[in-house]
Order: sequence, then structure tokens, then C-alpha cells
Amino acid sequence: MAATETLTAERILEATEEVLRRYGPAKATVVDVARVLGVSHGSVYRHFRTKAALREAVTERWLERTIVALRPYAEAPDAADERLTGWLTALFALKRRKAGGDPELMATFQVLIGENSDVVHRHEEHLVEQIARIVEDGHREGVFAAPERDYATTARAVFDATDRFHDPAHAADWATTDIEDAFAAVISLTQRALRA
Amino acid sequence: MAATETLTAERILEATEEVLRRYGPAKATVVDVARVLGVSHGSVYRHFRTKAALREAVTERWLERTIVALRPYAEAPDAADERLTGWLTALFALKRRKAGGDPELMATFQVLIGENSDVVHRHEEHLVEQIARIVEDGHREGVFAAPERDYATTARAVFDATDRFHDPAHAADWATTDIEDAFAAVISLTQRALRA
DNA sequence: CGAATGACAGATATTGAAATCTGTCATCGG
DNA sequence: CCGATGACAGATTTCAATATCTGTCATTCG
Repeated sequence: MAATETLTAERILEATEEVLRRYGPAKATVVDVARVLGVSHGSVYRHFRTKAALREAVTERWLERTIVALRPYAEAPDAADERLTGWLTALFALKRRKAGGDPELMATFQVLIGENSDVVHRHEEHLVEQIARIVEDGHREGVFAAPERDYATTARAVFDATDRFHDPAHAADWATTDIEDAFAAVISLTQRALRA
Repeated sequence: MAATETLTAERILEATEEVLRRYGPAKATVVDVARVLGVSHGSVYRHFRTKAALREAVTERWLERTIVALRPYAEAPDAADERLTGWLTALFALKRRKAGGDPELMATFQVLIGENSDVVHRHEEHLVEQIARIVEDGHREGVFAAPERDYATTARAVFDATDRFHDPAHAADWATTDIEDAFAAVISLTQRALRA
């Protein structure tokens, strides 16, 4: 079956995810990926120049899913302040569910993130853009005050201020009971800062 | 010389720091500490029940230094808003200087922190208390508005919101050029949120 | 012809035997 | 008597030999 399908980058990425999930980042090899696909490892190198490039592509795909999952919250028809809280809450809930539901997978993901800081950087910029749009809308609606410098800077500040609630580096803290209160307090602080 | 002085917990802690500095957290052994002090390793165990307890004590000492260094900023005679910015800036500068000046030592420190999360937790509570006092003073002075819930919660929110600028987990980002702007933006956000 | 293969060199990881370390405690010496 | 010692058992780490992996490329196969 599998042998009859053409070997695409997409199929390789799926197999790589599977292998990473099963063996973890330290033991997942290109040979393993080839084995899952029933091809020689040389064939994998036709689609990805190096193992690092393959991992980077997996990381990108993984992060892309977050962007997609959040888009509905960024484009919700609510007032900007509620939209911002909704978006931040969704981001936190998403990460928290992932971290809590499968800690090993989260650890794997964290290793990949550490290896591909430039990909992460670009991902963060996407997220900050989504925030910036909400803040800009909020100003136009009169819900938020004019930004101190510009929308991008303010959005980045909001992103940084909520860092503890979306950066996987803090995943270990997300299991504690008082994290909800801490999150609510930071959201409240942020809203106060932005409101007109 | 060394043999004539009595063996105290204090001297053992100094030797342990020395050994951690020199060999790093992975290779520093109790035997090394004893060698530096010119005693048998059994003597070290008279003062610290386990190697873990010894490392914990070093961590505590290390964190205590931050508290002491920040006290002047917490008790400065300025208005509360300036005092808060001064304190947060001092905290960031302190950590940043440490991380930038000796990255290896910082890495060592980070390992110790990871091993002793309860000590870190207590340390954070001390820092949050210092913030809480400033926020409380600010409210009394009329510089800051009444807290949403209570001083402790607000102070914790300020601490969490500035996490990216004091948590060693983010030390790698502190070398980038735009970190100053990001810091200024979060400070500005925080001040806006608190001001009356 | 173009995609897939597998042999290969150099780099990296695994393994198990040997060395070192942790923590205890009976004994020593001032 | 009381702090310091060093031998010891079990746990952990190191080291070097062995195996596996990464990335290339001449060759094969459809």
C-alpha cells in the first residue's frame, strides 16, 4: 500500500512527526523515518537537504497549527477588549492542554523549538501581528487608548507580558492551581493598561 | 593554614560555589568540595545531610544576594511609580549583567534553580513582597489606583508580566539589541495599568 | 530520464566494564 | 567527649570499543 503512493515532502513530515512522537527528539533518526515509510533513507534526503532541515519543517508545521487555531479568536465579531482577552485565553488554554495532555510530546516540541529559534521568532511575529490588529481595531472602536508608540510595540508588550502563559519554557508551572488566578491578574493588568 | 580554621557550613558553601564555578553543575562532586577544603568528604556530610541539601543551600545564598542588591531600590525615597520602574530596571540589569558577563556561571545557576524549585518559589515571594510594598505605597501616595483585588495579586501580576526580563530561562534573549525596547514597552504598559 | 537505492566515509551514539562518587558508620585522635 | 576520618556498599559516571547514523553519490530500476 504505502509503497504505491508517491513519496512527498508531506508524507515524510507526517512520518517524522510519528517517529518523533514515538522515540523522542534524541533517538528519532532519518533511518527510522525511512523505515516507517518503507523507503531507503537516501530517498528522504531527496526532499530534505539535512536532518536539521527536516526537523525545522516539522517545527514550522507544528507552530502553524497554533496560528490557524487562533485565527477564529483574532477575527471574532466581539469588541476589541473582549476579543483580546478571548485570544489570549485561547492561546493559554491551547498550550496548557497540549502540555498537560501529553508532557512527553511537549518536551519533544520544546527541544525542536530550542533547535529552531529563527522559526520560533517568525512564529512569534505572526502572533504579535494578530494582537496588533486587535489593538488597532480597539483604538478605532474607541475601546483602547492610543498606543504609547505604535501598534506593533504595544502588541509586542502584550505578548511579552503574557509570556509566562504561552512560552513552553514555563509549561511546568501550568499545572499549579493558582495559575488561573495569576493569568486573570495579568489579563486584568493588560486590559487596564490598554483601555481608553 | 586552611586546616587550622574550623570547618563551618559557611566555609563549605564557599568551597562549593568555587567548585561549581570551576567544574560546572554536572561534574562538581562532594569529594571535590572536600579536597578544596583539605578535609575528608565525610566531614562535609556532618554539616549537610546530602549533596542535594548542599546545592540547595548554595542556591539559597545565591538568590539571597539578589534580594539584598534590590533592597535599596525598593526603599528609595522616590515616588512609587519611579521606584517601581527603578526596581524593575535594577532587577533586569542585575540579571542581564550576570548572564552576559559569565554565561557558563549562569548556566550553572540555571541548573541549580531547576533542581530547587521550592527555594526559587520562596525567593519569588520575597521579590513579589517588595513589589507589593511599592504598589501599596503608591496607592497611599495617590500615584497608583486602587488594586483590582489586593496588593499581593497586583504585585504578582507585575512580577509575572515582567517575567521575560528576569527569569533566567529567557537569558538567551537578553543579548539581542531590541530587548531594551521590549523592556521599556512592558514597563510602560505596567505603569499605565497601575496609575491612578 | 528521473526517482529510488544502498554502499561508503566520517560523525555520533550505544554499551558494558572499570572507575568514581554518595552516603553511612565504626573507629580514631585531640 | 566530639569532631574528623577513611573503608565500605550500592549508585552513578567515565571511557573506549562497537554499532548506528548522517549525508553523498555512482548505479539501478521502472
